[in-house]
Amino acid sequence: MAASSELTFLLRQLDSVVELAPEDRAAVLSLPYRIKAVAEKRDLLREGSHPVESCLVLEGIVCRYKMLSNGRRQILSFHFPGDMPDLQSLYLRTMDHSIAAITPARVAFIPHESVRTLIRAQPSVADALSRSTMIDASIYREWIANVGRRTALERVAHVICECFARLRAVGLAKLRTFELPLSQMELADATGLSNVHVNRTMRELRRLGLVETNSKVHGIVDWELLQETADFDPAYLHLRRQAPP
Amino acid sequence: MAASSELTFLLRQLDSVVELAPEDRAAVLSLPYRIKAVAEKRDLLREGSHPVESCLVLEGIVCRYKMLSNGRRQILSFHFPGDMPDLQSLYLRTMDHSIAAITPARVAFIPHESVRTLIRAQPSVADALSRSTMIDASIYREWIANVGRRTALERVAHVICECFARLRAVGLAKLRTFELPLSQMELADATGLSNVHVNRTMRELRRLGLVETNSKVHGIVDWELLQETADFDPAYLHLRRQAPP
DNA sequence: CGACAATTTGATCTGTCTCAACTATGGTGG
DNA sequence: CCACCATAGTTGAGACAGATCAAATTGTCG
Repeated sequence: MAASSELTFLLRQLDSVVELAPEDRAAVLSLPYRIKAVAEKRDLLREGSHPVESCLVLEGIVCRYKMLSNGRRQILSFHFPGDMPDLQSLYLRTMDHSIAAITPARVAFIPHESVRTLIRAQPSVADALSRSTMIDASIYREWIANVGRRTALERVAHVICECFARLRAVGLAKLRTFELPLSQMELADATGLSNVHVNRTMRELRRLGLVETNSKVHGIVDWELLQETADFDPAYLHLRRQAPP
Repeated sequence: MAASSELTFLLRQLDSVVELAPEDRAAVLSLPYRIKAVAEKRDLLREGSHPVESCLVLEGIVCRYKMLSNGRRQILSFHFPGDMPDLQSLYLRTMDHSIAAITPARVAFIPHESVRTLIRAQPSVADALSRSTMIDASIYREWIANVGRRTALERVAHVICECFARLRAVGLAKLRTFELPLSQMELADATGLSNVHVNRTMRELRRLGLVETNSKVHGIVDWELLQETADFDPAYLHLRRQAPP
């Protein structure tokens, strides 16, 4: 394992959330971890399990999801490099949902004990992680509203807006084009729609001249109008710097 | 203001989440606070504001909600006596949603600074609050799945199951009957349905012999069957003691 | 008792789902 | 390098869960 430069991803994420002092950064970088490569569609963590490590996404896209009794799936959130999608496992013993890699991914696992020690030693890192957790919760709230009260067009557009804004905030999206390798099935599970209807909705978004998308890569054609049709207001992301196009 | 016996509500809630030592309990009870009575349907906290206190529900039912651009409302969560519905404001400066009283309510406001001091002094109280926050997030996840992938009957039944289980966990529900003064409009805004359809769904739940409900009071007739039709598994509530009827 | 809000019921409409087929697309092994 | 296969995307037709609109009924509280 090389120098923990891998964890700079985490720093980049925390940076988009709070200002860190040099000694805090050093403390974060000295966390022990092990790296795991995860294949597409493979579970990282399964509902019902009792993790003893927290994971940090280094590469790829990861999602949380739940399976319901009727065999349906609901995606609960997307996670990009720098995100720690299971900070909760520090406090809740058993996973109430699963985490899976959407694309091939690389993930760092950090022992809970090390995170706990870090939190005790560096209050501002603790604050950053707490803030990060609170932002997660804020995103959940927005998703409840998205899935509960918005039309198909708004829902899909909203998810695209959110991903774009979040990726830009950590420097992973270009000005107007960004790679977002989500299949229509995944978009459907995230928005509570059927894959067929997502297909038609994407078609409509293209027809309206809001996005250009050839399967893997999404291009934002008209960011202003896209936000408007999505009813998207980035305030709920609580970013330190906004992401104007 | 009498001895801070008001805050015992908070203790009861934390107790359902984690074990507290006597000195922790004492520290919680010595928090300063001010009491406010809130009328039915009045906002406690408005989206866009910058609170400097956290609030604790003492009496009544409180909800978080968002208004969308199309004038629709989505309720994001319900809160009962003992809940602190805005711990996040400790870390996120501006409210991304509003909080309102559903019934007439009494609420204690505790200065952020006092909570921060308490958190620094009593690590296990900090843990309890973190755990509480994580449980909130878990409930959000369940709601995303509820609204995204369940039928009207399942959604409404699920909300009833959750309220019952949570109220029982803090000793506010009897064995099979509990008071849950939610209007059908509110149930609709929580489930992403129309009020008319909620009405028909409640009717169906009664017809199926699952609940008895005369507006304000809901009685659980067949808890097992209700859970089953709701696809309800209380695991996501992460309670220390489960609530069998 | 009167008035306003919440619930109930009916009739109709529509957004989204389901089912089913067909067409890219990309990866694999011969 | 191509044939093949699996997976994802596309399109059409029909069905249905739930929305909308409108009116009647039942609380509920001053």
